[in-house]
Amino acid sequence: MVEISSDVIRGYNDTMILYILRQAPSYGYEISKQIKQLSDGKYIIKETTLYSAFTRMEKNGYIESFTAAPEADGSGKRRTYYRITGIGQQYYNEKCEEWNLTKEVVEHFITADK
Amino acid sequence: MVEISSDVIRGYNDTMILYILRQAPSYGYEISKQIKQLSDGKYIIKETTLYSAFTRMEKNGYIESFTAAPEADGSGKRRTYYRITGIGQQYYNEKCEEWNLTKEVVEHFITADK
DNA sequence: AAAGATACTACGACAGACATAGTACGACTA
DNA sequence: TAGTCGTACTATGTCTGTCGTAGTATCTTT
Repeated sequence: MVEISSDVIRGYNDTMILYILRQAPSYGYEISKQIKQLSDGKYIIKETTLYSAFTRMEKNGYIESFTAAPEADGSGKRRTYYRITGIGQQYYNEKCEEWNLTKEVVEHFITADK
Repeated sequence: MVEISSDVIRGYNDTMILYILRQAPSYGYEISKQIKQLSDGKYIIKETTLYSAFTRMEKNGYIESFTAAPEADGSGKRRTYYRITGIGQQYYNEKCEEWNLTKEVVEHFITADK
């Protein structure tokens, strides 16, 4: 069974997370479920990868965190939510460009036939 | 200026090298020139990356080395050539499949528009 | 003779992914 | 009400491929 290359993913986990945060602020568990869903179950991000990405990206100014209760009435345990910043948006755009270039290059070395 | 993601390339340098060795045995310097050429000058593999890939892949049984003189008459300094093995061929095929899957997944998170 | 291209080797640093483990709370279930 | 499951994290350390830096040595061209 073929698996996702974690070497390719390396560096694109951030991009995936930002893609989701572009739509709305979210938090760890939900983001991981969305990544799974958007990839048709083909990619499941590891918890440690996810949370270390949060730390890194917040330090880099790509995202901002805030805590909030899950329900509108303020009930339930407060979670850490993240929202994308302007710098994060810009970084996301650059990563998309980078991806397109990288893909183009790599594909010169990939044969379709078996 | 957008640059190739060395995080994506991580793990696909081997694939690129194997792609070239599938055609004919070759050696470091020539392979690096071919990678540059095949990628339209967009990707230049670092020397250390290249040579450490050789070591790793030989250890994994993907390639075999032999030394030979550059000229048919035996003149010139002997170089280390590499040829792809059956296992290496198989590994290459798997990497191609993996690439296609990974690409598919990543592209769900990439937006074409700016 | 000097410079530049070729053909490497050695060593160490770095960073992202990941394994492992543990904490804590809420909801549902027996 | 005790136990289990799902949720929501944090901490710590290991691994691996890439890459920076540096050095050696031969060959070719000017």
